[in-house]
Amino acid sequence: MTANSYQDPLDSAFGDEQKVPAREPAYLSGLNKEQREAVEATEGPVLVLAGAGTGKTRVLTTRLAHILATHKAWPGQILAVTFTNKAAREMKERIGTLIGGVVEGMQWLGTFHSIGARMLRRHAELAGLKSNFTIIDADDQLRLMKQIVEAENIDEKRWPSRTLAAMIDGWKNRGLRPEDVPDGEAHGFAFGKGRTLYKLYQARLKALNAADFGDLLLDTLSLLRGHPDILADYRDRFRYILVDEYQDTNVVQYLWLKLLAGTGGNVCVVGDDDQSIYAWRGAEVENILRFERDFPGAKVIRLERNYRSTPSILGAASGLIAANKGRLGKTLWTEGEPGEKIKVQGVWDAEEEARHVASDAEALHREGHSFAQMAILVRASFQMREFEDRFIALGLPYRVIGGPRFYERAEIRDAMAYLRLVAQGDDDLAFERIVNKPKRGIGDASVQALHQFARARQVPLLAAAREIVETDELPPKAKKALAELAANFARWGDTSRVLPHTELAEMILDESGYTDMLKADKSADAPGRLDNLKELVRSMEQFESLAAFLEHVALVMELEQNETGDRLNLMTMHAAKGLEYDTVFLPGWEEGLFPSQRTMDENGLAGLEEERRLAYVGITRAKQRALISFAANRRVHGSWQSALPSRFITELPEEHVETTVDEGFYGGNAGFRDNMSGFASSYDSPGWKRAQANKERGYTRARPPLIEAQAFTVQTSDPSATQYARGDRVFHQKFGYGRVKAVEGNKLTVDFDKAGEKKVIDTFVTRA
DNA sequence: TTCGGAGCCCTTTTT
DNA sequence: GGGCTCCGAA
Repeated sequence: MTANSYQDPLDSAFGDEQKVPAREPAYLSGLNKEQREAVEATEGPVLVLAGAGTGKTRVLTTRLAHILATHKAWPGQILAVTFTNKAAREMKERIGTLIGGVVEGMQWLGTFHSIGARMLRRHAELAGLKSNFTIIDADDQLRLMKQIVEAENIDEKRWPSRTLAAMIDGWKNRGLRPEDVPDGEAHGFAFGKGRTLYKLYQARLKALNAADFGDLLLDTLSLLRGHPDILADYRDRFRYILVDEYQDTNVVQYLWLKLLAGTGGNVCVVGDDDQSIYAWRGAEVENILRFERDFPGAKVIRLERNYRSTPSILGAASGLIAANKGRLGKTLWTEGEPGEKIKVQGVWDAEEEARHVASDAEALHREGHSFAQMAILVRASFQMREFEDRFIALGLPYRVIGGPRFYERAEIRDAMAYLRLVAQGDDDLAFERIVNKPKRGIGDASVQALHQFARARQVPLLAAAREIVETDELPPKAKKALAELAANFARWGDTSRVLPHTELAEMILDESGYTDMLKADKSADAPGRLDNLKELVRSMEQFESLAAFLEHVALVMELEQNETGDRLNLMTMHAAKGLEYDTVFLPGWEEGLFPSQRTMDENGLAGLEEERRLAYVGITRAKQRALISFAANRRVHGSWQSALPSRFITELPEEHVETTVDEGFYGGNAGFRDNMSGFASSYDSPGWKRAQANKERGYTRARPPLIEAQAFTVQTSDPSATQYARGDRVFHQKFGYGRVKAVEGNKLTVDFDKAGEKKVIDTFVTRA
């Protein structure tokens, strides 16, 4: 099919070969020895261990181009899997650039999930679904789970559906169907009901003609396992298999891949064990560690030459990651001048931190650096808020990458639910979502009655609505509203066959009363919501049909952003993987936040090591400079907490780090900081600090931190002894008076009279 | 049925 | 600080 219509763009793209005496295609030039080896080793299993910044993406795309250029396979015969849509998109674009023009027919290039969805749709009936099944997201998944938990009379308080959802996800990630779950685990939820609930959930999904993200992989795996003919067909089709970010594959993905590759397949996986940061999502670093055993005779190629970062940055990152055990071990190297040291800075609180990042960014910008080449990488998305506030206040252009997803906004999900229901009358989850939105007087009681009615007749809710309004089961008001809604959907369904989907969407939003509801809404964000809906309609334009649009949204969840222009980038470290910037800001390096307390509590040492890998990923995004900061105070769950600098800071090799103290600290004079590490002690005396505190007295701001006049330094190694001793009375600006309970370097454990026991840095207290 | 207020629990990271 | 649920009143 594809092969027939495929017009070989490569002949023209690589046609220049004749002019060059050496018969070497242009795309190979500029590759180093190892990279080239990875490109040319097309046959048999290959493992490419690609350290950060070693040209991994280039190797991957060149390899694909090479396979195409040498006519080893048609585009449709290559399976190329990535983790993110972003990576898939980028790969497509880069291959296009390499071979000139757009790549047509690479229909098996995509994320695990999108490829899984494609396979599943082809053979849906074998998995108990119809080919037009709905892909539900985490939100729908949770609501479904809640219904089941409720129906089973389980105490939601004690056994939250979130937990159940997480467990089921985990099982699916490990390739376990309900019957495969080990008894011990299956009984672990709600007094042994784990397996039953999992079964019930799957049954509900099938009844709804729906699949969740996990099913896209697990159902596909079961499909291939249960139907050797189908498997043989795919094996035959995929002449070459390529997997990016192999260290992030989970068990299902691994099994799926092994099945498709067979033992002697041409499978090439690329990854870096040091960048494995998705164990929490079921990823198994083990997969990459045992590749050679899984595919005997595999060729292993290491890419160790870093082309991205300065020696200082690379040195700092390497020093940090060396603290992890159980690595395959690589020695990255780079050439050139050492470059700027990594700057580490302590600030008072998150607001202060944002102020600094913004002013540093502006200063760099004045020196001629573009904002687009700067990124702020945070551990958790809630940290973004302070930065956004600051950037907005300053009018600094920025963009959030990966942030709160467009399609996850309530108004968008509502609109999508209407559209889903038009496309698929049996989408009960969508129906429930919008049945009373906008308010139509169809309350819980009516919906419950409708549910029973539907269940008794074994029909979807929308169909049941049409029938129930012919009876007297509902109060008149609800009956009338429901009748109107059902009539609307019938009409929209008819219209959808003749009207372009964008116009249909506008019509639905109008006639359902949804836009009117928002127009009548006086709250501050209502206008924004209306804009979002307009944006939604606009985004539909690029799709051929409503179905194509719905599929895209379900799998991609992101709105194609074309916010061009010179903007600062703001994202989580997870979202930053694979990206690079001249300047990288790494705020929030505090114990508890990064490394995350929760990860450490839940996964102990393994969790800590994953956090450390994340730190490694963060630092190695930087090409020229990295600025790490930590705040002494941060608001957690609404209350203020003091924090200690992250242990990762002390793990950075001293020779690559420059610790700075902020002048702005002492009097609000923003600007560049002096390197204080040599003479910080002159600012250390309690008397000096008290003097500063007095100077600041009377200065207030909207919320705590009480004062700004605090100075402290951070020891990047071996904190020197503090001037405080056990038993000393001390005063802390936020916690008040207390007595020192323990001393560890410059960190004090203080039993505060009012605030209780806290750990603080000595420079944050004064003698009382 | 809807709305408002009080209390509760939390929140990492993503396809 | 906020989002959610539960509860009582209109």
